[in-house]
Amino acid sequence: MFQALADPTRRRMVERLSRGPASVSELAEPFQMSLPAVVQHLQVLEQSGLVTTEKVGRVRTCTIDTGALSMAEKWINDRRIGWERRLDRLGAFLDALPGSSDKADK
Amino acid sequence: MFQALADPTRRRMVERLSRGPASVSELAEPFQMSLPAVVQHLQVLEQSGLVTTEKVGRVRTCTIDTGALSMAEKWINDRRIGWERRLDRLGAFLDALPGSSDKADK
DNA sequence: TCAATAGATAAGTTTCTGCTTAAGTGTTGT
DNA sequence: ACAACACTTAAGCAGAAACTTATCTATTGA
Repeated sequence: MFQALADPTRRRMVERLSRGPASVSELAEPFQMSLPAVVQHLQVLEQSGLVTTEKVGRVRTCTIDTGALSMAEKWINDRRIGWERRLDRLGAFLDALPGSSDKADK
Repeated sequence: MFQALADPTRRRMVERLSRGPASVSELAEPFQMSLPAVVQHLQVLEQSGLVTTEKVGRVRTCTIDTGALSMAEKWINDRRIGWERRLDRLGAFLDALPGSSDKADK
């Protein structure tokens, strides 16, 4: 999933899709690369769960799956919060120390 | 930055560091790979801004930089919110349609 | 001073990525 | 029916990534 977001091209695709669904060729249009290349990126996004696609007739329509986005967001948030809680505990611990006796911080 | 988080080994390192700073060998300990490999991962994390290191004496201590984490979190959040706002607008639009005349939904 | 420690640097290997071109397959408008 | 369209599939290739081993350089404690 982070793997899928690692590539700049795929990130631009996600940005595009966050503004609304698109067909494969619409997705490909802003890029200079060949269509198969775009489709390969699309497959990565699909396997990662970030994007859902549905083919009707001869056109495949791509849609963002925000659930997958939320997961990545949560992972990052958990690490960040974990760290910040640690800092808080550390601060509290230092405050409780009798060492350098200032009653509060300045 | 997403590039840096793309690798599972590096993600585990970030998890470890979210629970507190560590030296290079402490970081390397849970892994089976060679130390140079770990150092290489560490360099990637450092260049991405996710991790800060400082060497004192002969031991290098590694710390998470939550600022970088926040940036990634924001990027994801922006896409997700963008998409959800779109859905809201769409819903409002459909509600305003005179087409199938039910006054509210249900 | 000297040996163990903690890590840095270099070079080489293998595997994975991101792309390309070339040649299909199923749809659709005329 | 048939040509244009919207992708698919397959094969191949160059460069990047993720390791490895081997060698080197500073600290540090005895």
